[in-house]
Amino acid sequence: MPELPEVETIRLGLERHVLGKRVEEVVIHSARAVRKLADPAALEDDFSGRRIEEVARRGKFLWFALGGAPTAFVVHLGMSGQLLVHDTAPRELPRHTAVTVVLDGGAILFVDQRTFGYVHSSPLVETPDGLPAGTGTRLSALPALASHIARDPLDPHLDLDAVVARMGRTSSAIKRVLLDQRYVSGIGNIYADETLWHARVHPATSANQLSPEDLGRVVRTAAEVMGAAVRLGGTSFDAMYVNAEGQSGYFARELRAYGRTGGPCARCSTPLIRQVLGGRSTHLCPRCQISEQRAQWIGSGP
DNA sequence: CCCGGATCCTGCTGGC
DNA sequence: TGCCAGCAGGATCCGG
Repeated sequence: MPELPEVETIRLGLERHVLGKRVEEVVIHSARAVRKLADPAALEDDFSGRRIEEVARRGKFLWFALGGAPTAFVVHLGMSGQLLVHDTAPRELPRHTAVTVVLDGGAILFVDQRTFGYVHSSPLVETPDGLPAGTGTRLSALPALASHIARDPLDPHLDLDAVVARMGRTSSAIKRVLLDQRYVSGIGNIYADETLWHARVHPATSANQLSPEDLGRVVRTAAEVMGAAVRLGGTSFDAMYVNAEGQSGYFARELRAYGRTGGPCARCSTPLIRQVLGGRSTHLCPRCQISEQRAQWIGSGP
């Protein structure tokens, strides 16, 4: 479920509530949630007794840096993960609660219905560029678990030219490239469709058919769309996505493509269509978002 | 290299 | 009312 704007909204909420608090205990309710750990007891060993100094994020990865800890406490929310903050110890756990982090005053609950999410204790590795690793951290240290993903469009240290150059070397469909966290991270199915609608690019266009200018525009559009979504608290369709305080976001009403099959394009009123691309539902305007080849063909017509 | 498909899960919706 | 297929915001692996 959660893409960059939702994870960032959650991160902001956590920052407000848990910075400086001390971890007293990590309770694992679901073995599956710690499947990445060879030894689940590491969570307790690595973090209990330590204070939360940073709540950081890159793309859809979120992590806590704790004073003196050898590793970072990493959370990936998968399709349905939630992080809920309680300022007092919860007396009853929500269904699908997988992990509880008990704090000195309150708790953080990791709740995950579809169980694709996980928590981990991951060593911090230096970023290749020596710059801060993501949003919410001053450290140039990234959890090893997240070191394979690129910076995200809202990261001030994103090297746009380098990203564009890499994208221009693949013939994969631009939507697939946007979803590939190794080029640029944080974009999921909703924001990929929204970005391409705003940028007027057909999702199936090969990335190497787009000019560097177009690719740059696509990435900047992704940043604009996701920035606007963060300001509205993310996209909530139902209770599956809520922020750390249990509240919904309001970006769903701003969606122009995602989930609007058959509805009128906000630019040209043409009914939007749905296609499957890269195994994912893809929503687009068949008139505004023409493929590059077709654009050239039309442009060269009589 | 590139693509499509399957896979890991649970739960909801819509059609019959 | 019940059942079942299909679908869901992620990520990864495999075969062709």
